[in-house]
Amino acid sequence: MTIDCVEFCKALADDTRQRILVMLQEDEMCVSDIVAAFDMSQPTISHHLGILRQFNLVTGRKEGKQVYYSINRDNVIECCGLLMAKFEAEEACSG
Amino acid sequence: MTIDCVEFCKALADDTRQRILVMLQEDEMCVSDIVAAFDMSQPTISHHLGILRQFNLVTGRKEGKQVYYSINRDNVIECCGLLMAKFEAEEACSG
DNA sequence: TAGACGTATTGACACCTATCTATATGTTTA
DNA sequence: TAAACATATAGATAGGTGTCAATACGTCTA
Repeated sequence: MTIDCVEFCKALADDTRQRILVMLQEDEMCVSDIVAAFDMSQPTISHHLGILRQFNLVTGRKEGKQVYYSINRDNVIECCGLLMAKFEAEEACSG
Repeated sequence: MTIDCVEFCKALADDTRQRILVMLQEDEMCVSDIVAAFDMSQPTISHHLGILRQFNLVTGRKEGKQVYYSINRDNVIECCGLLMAKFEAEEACSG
């Protein structure tokens, strides 16, 4: 269920998306709260949330009119681990 | 000397660049050898090497006409660690 | 049920980026 | 020194991406 290392980096290759993920570490947030934390339009935030959702880095939970997003930390961390493993593999072998 | 997490992800947000880094884990390579391993023009490879160099993920060593590139694995791994730390911080705090 | 509200989608646009060809730069060699 | 070679740079171009305004969609409420 983890994504490819290149796709993962593309998903994180944007300051807004990384900031959203960091914010979601505190607690889940609905879209309007996230929008309020940025100087950006609501569609732009939805766009970034869509990308994070697409790569399974966040999950949206619908509650009435609002959608609450939370970080899929396990997957994020697993992807980070895959990335690190990709580049420390040689060291592990030769060391 | 490590770069920002967003910049790091941007540097790795390309399949060609990740493949170059993986190749360099085996051993240092000169540009023409890297070019030979891809179905891409020499300027394109030089472009990607320039980006990796710019973010200190590789180092070029000039030897006669050739330039031998090697991966700065310590920095790559350190950046991976920073990225992981950025998203597992909460977990570490909350137990 | 009509309107208000929260979010997602669409369409447009500017900017970035990966790629190429052509060429410049630097180095070796004949 | 001239030619060959290895690499980097410049310029052009197509496709990708972040952004916005407008709008559609779904949900609550008066």
